[in-house]
Amino acid sequence: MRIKQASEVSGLSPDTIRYYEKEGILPTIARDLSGQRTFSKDNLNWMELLQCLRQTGMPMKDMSRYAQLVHSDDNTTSERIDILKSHQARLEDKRKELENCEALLKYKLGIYETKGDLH
Amino acid sequence: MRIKQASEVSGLSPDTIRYYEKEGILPTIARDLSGQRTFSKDNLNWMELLQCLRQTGMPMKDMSRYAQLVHSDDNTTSERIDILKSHQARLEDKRKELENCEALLKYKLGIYETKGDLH
DNA sequence: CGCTTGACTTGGAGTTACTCCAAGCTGCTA
DNA sequence: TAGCAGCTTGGAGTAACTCCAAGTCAAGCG
Repeated sequence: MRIKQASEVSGLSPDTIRYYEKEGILPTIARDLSGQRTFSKDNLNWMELLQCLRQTGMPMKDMSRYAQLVHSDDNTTSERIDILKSHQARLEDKRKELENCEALLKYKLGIYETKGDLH
Repeated sequence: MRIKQASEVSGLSPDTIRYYEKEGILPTIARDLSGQRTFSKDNLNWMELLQCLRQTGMPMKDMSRYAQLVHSDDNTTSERIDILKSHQARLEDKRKELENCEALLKYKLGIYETKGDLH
């Protein structure tokens, strides 16, 4: 599978994929005879995970570190768990912000629809 | 109220406050005799709304446009409603992404805790 | 009174995480 | 055999901050 299709499947843009490879968040992707990237099923699974994490705001540094741990041979389970759990906590915060904002929007829209003004 | 306290109340950093004023997302803030910004209750309300919108990913352009509408004298209610509603839709999408990611994290953590490996 | 401290001012450089672009190569189709 | 889509690279551009240097100002202390 080449970059365009991999991009469609994973949700990462071709530019982002190349960028992640350069930064070491993706492993070095195999190339065909003409030098074009060919993505394996394994690559795609990893990319889908990355897409999920970045869309919900995990910083590059953490993704980078997590990738490093996964690709190392040592037993790094506990640090990996730490990273994932800290992201879980971040999601919890985000959910709260989201709910606050939803409530505020609902309130403001209510006002606009009945009365007319109030920024 | 000066910038530091306004920052604590609103959740926007002093730098962000200055940046938003420069960009016109905040109105020109009043100054005291020595040139320091003094924030009114009205300023603070507006800043809290901005903080809420930006934390949930409304782009500057939309915040800018909304600010412009609020500070204009014309009746701009319908465009304001459009902006807020499109943000509501964005929040809906974000909620879904968040839930996907939460499920994935839960699954991965489950695996780490029982078996040990699988990125 | 002078001195220090802390909070502020400005303009501008630096950062993160992309995103876009130009110039050139490859492989299929008409 | 030319044309076109899709890829390659290095590098420039962007959004939205974030940090920094150099300087101002007001309050408090001895």
